Amino acid sequence: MNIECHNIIDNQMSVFSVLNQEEKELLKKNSTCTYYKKNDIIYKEGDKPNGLLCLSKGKVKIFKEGVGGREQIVRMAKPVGFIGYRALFAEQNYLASAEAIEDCVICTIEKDTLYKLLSTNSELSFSIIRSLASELGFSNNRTVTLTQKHIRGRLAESLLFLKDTYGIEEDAATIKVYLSREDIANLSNMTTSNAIRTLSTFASEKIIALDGRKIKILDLKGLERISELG
Amino acid sequence: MNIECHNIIDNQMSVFSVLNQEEKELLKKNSTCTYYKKNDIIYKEGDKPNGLLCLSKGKVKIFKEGVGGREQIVRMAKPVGFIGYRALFAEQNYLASAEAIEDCVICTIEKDTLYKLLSTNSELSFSIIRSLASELGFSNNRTVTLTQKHIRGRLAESLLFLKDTYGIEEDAATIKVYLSREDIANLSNMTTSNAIRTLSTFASEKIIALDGRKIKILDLKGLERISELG
DNA sequence: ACATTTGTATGTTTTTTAACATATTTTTAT
DNA sequence: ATAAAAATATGTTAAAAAACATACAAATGT
Repeated sequence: MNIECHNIIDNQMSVFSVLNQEEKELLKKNSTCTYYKKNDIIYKEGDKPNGLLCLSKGKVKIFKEGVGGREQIVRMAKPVGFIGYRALFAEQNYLASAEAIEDCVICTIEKDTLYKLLSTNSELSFSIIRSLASELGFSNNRTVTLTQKHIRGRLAESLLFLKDTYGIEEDAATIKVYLSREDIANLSNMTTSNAIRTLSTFASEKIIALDGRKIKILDLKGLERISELG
Repeated sequence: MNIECHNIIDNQMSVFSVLNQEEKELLKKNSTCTYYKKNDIIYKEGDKPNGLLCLSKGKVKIFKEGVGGREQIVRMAKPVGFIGYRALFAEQNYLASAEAIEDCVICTIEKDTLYKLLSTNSELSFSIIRSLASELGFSNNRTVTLTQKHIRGRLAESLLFLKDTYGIEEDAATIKVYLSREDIANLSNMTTSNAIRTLSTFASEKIIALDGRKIKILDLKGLERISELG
C-alpha cells in the first residue's frame, strides 16, 4: 500500500500541513508509492514530469550533464522533500536527472490533483512560491561560489553543504551521507583526481578525517574559514 | 503621476492580464513610480524588499558580489519585467544588487496589496510559480555553463544571451544593449582583460564586429557553434 | 582646455586546474 | 574463490585562465 504517502501528507513539517482533512484525503487517494534501489535513475533530463515526487525515504542527487557529458550535481534531496517540481511547475520537460544514492521510497502526487488543490488553497501556493524563491537564491549563490572559489574553497563549501543537508552522526563529526569521490567532485565542480587529492590534503591538515567514504569533520571552524576565503 | 504603472498593469503581456478590472484598480492605487538614472543603484544586497518592482523602461543588471568583491551578473532585466521578486517571495533580504544600466522607470507594487491579490487570485499565483520555476531552470543551466565552458564558449553564450534578451537593431546584427567590457566580463565569469581579448579574437575571426560598445553579430551560426562546443 | 579618471587594448608571467599516466585497493559479478 | 571492473590514490605534464604590467584612448569634471 501507499502508507509512506500517507505519512508524508500527514507530516506536520511538510507543506501539506496547510491542507484540511478533506484535502488531505483527496491527495492520499491520488498518490502512488514507488521503490528505487541505490543507483536507480528516477528520471532523466528530457523526460516529461507527470506528478510531484516526494522523497519519503533515502537520498537523491539531482544533476545535469554538461560539456562533454561532465556531470554537475545541482541539488541533493533528503526526506521529506520534493524532487522534480521545478520542471512540473515550469511546464517543461526535466532539465536535470535524478538518481537514488541510497534505496529510496518516493511518493508521486498526481498532477491534476495537485493543481486542483493549488487553485483552491492559496496557502499551498504561497508555500510553493516561497520554496521556489528560496531555491533560486541558493542556485544563484552556487553559481557564484562554484565559479569564483578555488578548489579548496569549493570542496570545503561542499562538505559544509553536505553536513547541513544530511546532518552528522552520533559522534558529532561524521557527515551522514556516503558519496563516491566522483560524486563529491561533481558536486564541487572539479575532477575526481582533484577531489581525492584535496580531501587527502584536508586530512593531512587534520581538518577532516577519512575512513573509506566516511568523512569526519575535525575542524569545523577551519573548514568554514577555507570556504569563506574561497 | 504614475501613468507608467498603469500601463504595466494594463499591459496584455504582463502577468496581471489575469486580473479583473476591480483588481487592477486596487493595484494601480497601491503602486508608485520611481525614476533612476544610468548607474543608479536600485537596491543592494542585504536590503529589505518592500514591494514588487516592475521595470517599465530601461535596462537593469542584477549582480552578486563574490570572492574578493568580484561581481557576477546573475540576470539582466528588460521592460516589462519584474525585479527583486525572488527576495520578496522568499521573505528574505536581497541576495543580489540591482543597478540601472540605462535611465529607468520602475513601478513599485506595494507588498500587502500583492499578497491580497495572490490570496484571492490563483491564476496570478500560478503565473508567479511558473516564472520562478523557469528562472530556476535558467539559473541551474548557467551554473553548469559558467563552470564548464571555456572562455570562448562562455563569451559566445553571453553574446547570444544578450541578443535573445534585448534583441537586435534594424541592421539585423547589432545587439540592442551597450555594456562595458567589465560588465560583459562579469556576465561571463572572466576577467575584463580576457573579455576584451576574446572579443578582439572573435572580431578578427569575423564572427562579430566591434564599434565602441556596439557589438554586431556577423556569424550567428559560428557563435552558436562556439557556445555549444564550450 | 586641460588634468584626471575611467575604460580599452595587448603582451608577459604565474597560478591554477585539467589531463594524463600508473599503481593499488576495493567492490562486484560469475 | 577468483577474475574483472570500479574506485581510490598520487605523481607528472599540459593547458587554461588569472594576475600583472603597461600603453593608449575616451570620457568627465573643473
